[in-house]
Amino acid sequence: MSLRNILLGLLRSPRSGYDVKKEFDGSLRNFWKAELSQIYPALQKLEREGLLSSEQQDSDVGPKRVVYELTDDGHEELKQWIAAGPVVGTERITFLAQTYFLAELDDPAARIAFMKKLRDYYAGFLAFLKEREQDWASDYSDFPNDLPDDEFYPHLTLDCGIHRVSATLDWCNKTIGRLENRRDHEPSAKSS
Amino acid sequence: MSLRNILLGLLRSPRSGYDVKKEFDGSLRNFWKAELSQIYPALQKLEREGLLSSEQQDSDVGPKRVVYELTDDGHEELKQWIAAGPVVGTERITFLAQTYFLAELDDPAARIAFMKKLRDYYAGFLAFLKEREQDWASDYSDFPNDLPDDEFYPHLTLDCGIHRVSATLDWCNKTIGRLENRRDHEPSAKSS
DNA sequence: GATGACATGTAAACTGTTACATGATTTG
DNA sequence: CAAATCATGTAACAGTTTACATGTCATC
Repeated sequence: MSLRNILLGLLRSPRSGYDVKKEFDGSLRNFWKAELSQIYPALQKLEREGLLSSEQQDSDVGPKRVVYELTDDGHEELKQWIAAGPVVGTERITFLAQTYFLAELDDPAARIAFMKKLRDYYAGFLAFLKEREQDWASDYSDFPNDLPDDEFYPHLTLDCGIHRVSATLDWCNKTIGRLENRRDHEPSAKSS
Repeated sequence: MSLRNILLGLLRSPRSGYDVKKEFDGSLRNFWKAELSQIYPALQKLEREGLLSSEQQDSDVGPKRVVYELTDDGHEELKQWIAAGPVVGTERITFLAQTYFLAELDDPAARIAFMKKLRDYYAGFLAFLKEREQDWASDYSDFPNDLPDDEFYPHLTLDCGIHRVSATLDWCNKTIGRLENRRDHEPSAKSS
């Protein structure tokens, strides 16, 4: 139900499916991903339902584009989705499911290696998010307070990403320490 | 692909579908959810594939139960899933998608109310996680280091939840402050 | 003329949600 | 005997992934 609403939000200004995909890979990457093969049919369906309208356009740099834009009905549905309040409790964190069963790796070194891979991933992701924020900030004197609405709210999501990813990274480092400690001081604490 | 592996992990010791559901609502609630209508067919499929075996058992407190348990093949698949390294980059955070488009609520008070609802949810969730941790800790003298493997790794996931939820809550509070500031000092910073 | 970015799609398989259907056993 | 909990499932629909298919245009 949410991809649908995200598409409506992005199409407040006219965009093609291909453009939308670039936004998923850029600013939305922090909290949602979608493939072109999911985006194109979803756009068609929203148009059939009257929430989007489309128009063929020539491109300067490539083949013809199908450009969609939000209708009034679409705008109404978008507003209602947000007005209904925050949707929470639907998160799936696969690496935590793996961590839950980490005892399955019976070599302590393998468990530590698992957690270090995770740390490296999140360290890279945090660097990516912080760099985006610095580039953004450089255009303003009282960032983020002087951002216009159409950048202020997207920036909030980047800021949340930085908070959450930092916290996850802290946990990875703390956990690596605990795993090393466990390897060194309690060589066989199995119970199953 | 992950529900499948989580079921294998839980079924290292024998459980019914109903038991499994209770674990999703308890210890796994922090990172995964699943409905009975998804669990039962998934268990049947895993049995057909030879990764689980099942047995009918009488219950002390209700009707007959179908109790599943991991086979050697199932155990192998579980191990490989974890050995392949952490699965990351698949998270979907719906409330951030809504936040991205929060300007759609055109009353500043409604935007603040949205964020306060989110804060209240996360405050409650954090309390729930911390309470679970305290109950857990009370059984040990050097918690969490003296936990046996079958509790140590699950505890790591609870700890990660606490880190991430705390960070999210901090962001909510910071954001509420920013929204109030924006309401008071920049009454019409619209750009679209 | 090969490569890569631009651009749009379909098909099949898989995963997940909501609603429905059934019935046993325990507790008040 | 009513309600709650235990217990297992199916059906219809919605959402997602992976693989396949097609073709344009610009740059090297």
